[in-house]
Amino acid sequence: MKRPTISDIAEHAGVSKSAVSFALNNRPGVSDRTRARIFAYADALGWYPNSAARSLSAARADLVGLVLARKPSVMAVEPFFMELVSGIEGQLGASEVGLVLKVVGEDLQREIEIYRRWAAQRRVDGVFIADVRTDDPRIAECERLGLPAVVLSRRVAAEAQRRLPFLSVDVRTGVFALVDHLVTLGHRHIARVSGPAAMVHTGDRDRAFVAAARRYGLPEIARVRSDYTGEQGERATRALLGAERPPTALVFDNDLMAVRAIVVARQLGLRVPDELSIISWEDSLLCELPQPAVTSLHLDVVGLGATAADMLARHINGDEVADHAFPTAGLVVRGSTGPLL
Amino acid sequence: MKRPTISDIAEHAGVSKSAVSFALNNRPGVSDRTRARIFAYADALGWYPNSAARSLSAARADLVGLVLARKPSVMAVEPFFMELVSGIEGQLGASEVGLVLKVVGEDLQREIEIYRRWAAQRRVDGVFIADVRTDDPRIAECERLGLPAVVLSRRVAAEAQRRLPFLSVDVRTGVFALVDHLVTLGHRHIARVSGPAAMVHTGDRDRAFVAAARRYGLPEIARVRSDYTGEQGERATRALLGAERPPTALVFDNDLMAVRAIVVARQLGLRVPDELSIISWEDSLLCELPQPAVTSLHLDVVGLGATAADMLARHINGDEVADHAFPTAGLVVRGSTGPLL
DNA sequence: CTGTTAGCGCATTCAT
DNA sequence: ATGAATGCGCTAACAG
Repeated sequence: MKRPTISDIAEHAGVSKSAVSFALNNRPGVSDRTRARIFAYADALGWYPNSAARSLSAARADLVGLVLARKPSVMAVEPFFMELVSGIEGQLGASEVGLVLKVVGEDLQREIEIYRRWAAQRRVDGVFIADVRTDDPRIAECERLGLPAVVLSRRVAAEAQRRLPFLSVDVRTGVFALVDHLVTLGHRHIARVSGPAAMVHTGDRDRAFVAAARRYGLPEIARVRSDYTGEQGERATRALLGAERPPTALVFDNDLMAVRAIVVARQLGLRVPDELSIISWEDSLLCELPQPAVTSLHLDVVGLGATAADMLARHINGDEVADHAFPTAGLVVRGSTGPLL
Repeated sequence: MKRPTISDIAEHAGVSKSAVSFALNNRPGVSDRTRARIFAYADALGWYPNSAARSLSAARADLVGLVLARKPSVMAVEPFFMELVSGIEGQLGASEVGLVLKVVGEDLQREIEIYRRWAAQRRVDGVFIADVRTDDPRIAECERLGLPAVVLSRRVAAEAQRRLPFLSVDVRTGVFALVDHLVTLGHRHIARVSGPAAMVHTGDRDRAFVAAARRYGLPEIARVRSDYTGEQGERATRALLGAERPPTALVFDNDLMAVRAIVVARQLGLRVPDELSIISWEDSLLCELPQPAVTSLHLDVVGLGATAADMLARHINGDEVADHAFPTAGLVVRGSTGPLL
């Protein structure tokens, strides 16, 4: 019951090892009859290439890495990561490439240590860089290490010369659709609970909202920073709703905070959506949880992950990979937004 | 800037490759002075063992695998998996072992295919088997393949002879604490929305509730099966609350369904907890989301994952690993349970 | 078209 | 205490 090797197949088929290797790798130099016989024996013996041997020889690990840098309990209720992982996995599925996951605290330095080790060990062929900050040290480090990476972010000016491909999300279209929806419903005082200022995409969203407000002739959109957690989301919501002239619509940068806000509004005696409209960003199943369900900009995170995996595969393969902007798929209107009464 | 190998270190230090290997692996046969010099050079060059080469030589992949068999969108909002992954990762962290993740639909056969391939390729040293069914084919298959595995379930009689270690969760203590809490509050008509009947732990919980009901002299605990999703949880909740003589307390097998039930109760005009108490099982951060927050049996899933990883590591190492029962950590009382008014 | 041979980087046995 | 030689299983250059 031991694992068969190429030598075993060669012996059974009465040919050389290299003939077997060539046949199995579908390259010329083997007659069709021999090739068929070899495949038959490989099948019969249940042969698969030993991944370590193949990796050593080919100088490929057939593994890509993803480091998740958030607190476990927080990550567990943040749908983004699992959807991303699913998307990556789905795209990888066809190929023989696997996904290695690493969970660390929110410490970029520790994350960089992992990249160094992975690169030195040749443990992975490439990585995904998520939660990108402005001036993020991980990008330069991966390039320095020669570790292929896809950066899940817009390419900012400072990174213009990097050879790594960037995968961004087009926020502008989504934000305009969102603001249009609210304006159509009669809202003019919109406020927003955003993610951390350090994130590149937070800045992108900031700018998009400023542009949209100007375009629709709205007053400035008040904004409180948060860290995507339910607690901070609640704190921020209370701060905004406790203002002198509270907004009539609240926009959240992720579902978790928006769902929590539904509860906070009720605690404050505000009827949603009659007195307060709430809009979220990702549109995971979390949005369907509360009553009313949360209107949300739909972001196809699974698709985003798939795209990222495809880009990384091509980048690893040595292809020239262009930056890509992933679209926001539009607004899913549910019960949390409505006309002002 | 190429990756240094043992040969490079040997050259720099002016010794043989095997001397370097011996020194780096902390085994006798090298003088302390030479050893120190070798370490210095290895450090200076930023050397790490090439993982493919090491794997090939040692016949270890230094990788363990976890197959997640649920729909991506559902998995994304189910905190259990991320917590489990975090726990496994945390335990692995110290060692050089990585975690490979695979996402497939809810198809055990496809999952088994993956185990076959992993085993044949020697891609992983072992796997975790989660969501265990009664008479689960994956267990026998892993044993047949000689693929070390930890089974995240109680060892049922039919599996008595398996050599794989089982890691179960002690449900009895938790269920008794839960029922005690409800009885103390004056509840006598309890109902439960459970997970799928096919899962081993669902049956375990069933029996524990029957025992607890008997112990406390309660009428039979009505029960509706579900699949852990919000929709099915809602359906089940409505079915139970629409009964002739509806229960005054509802128990859910996971947080997602319990959180959804808070909403459903409100839609039905039932005040929680004055008219209906709600209790959940896992106690992830989801429980803090609704208002009132959900009382829940706390299950330390991160700790469960860590224990599983430790057991798997020892099992892979060839140690005799005893089955282990992980405790339920007790009841976290929040606003969703209270005395009947 | 087929077979021989030499690495890939490390661990390890055996000789020195 | 140290060095030379071999094997892990596969790929690929090379020769036949």
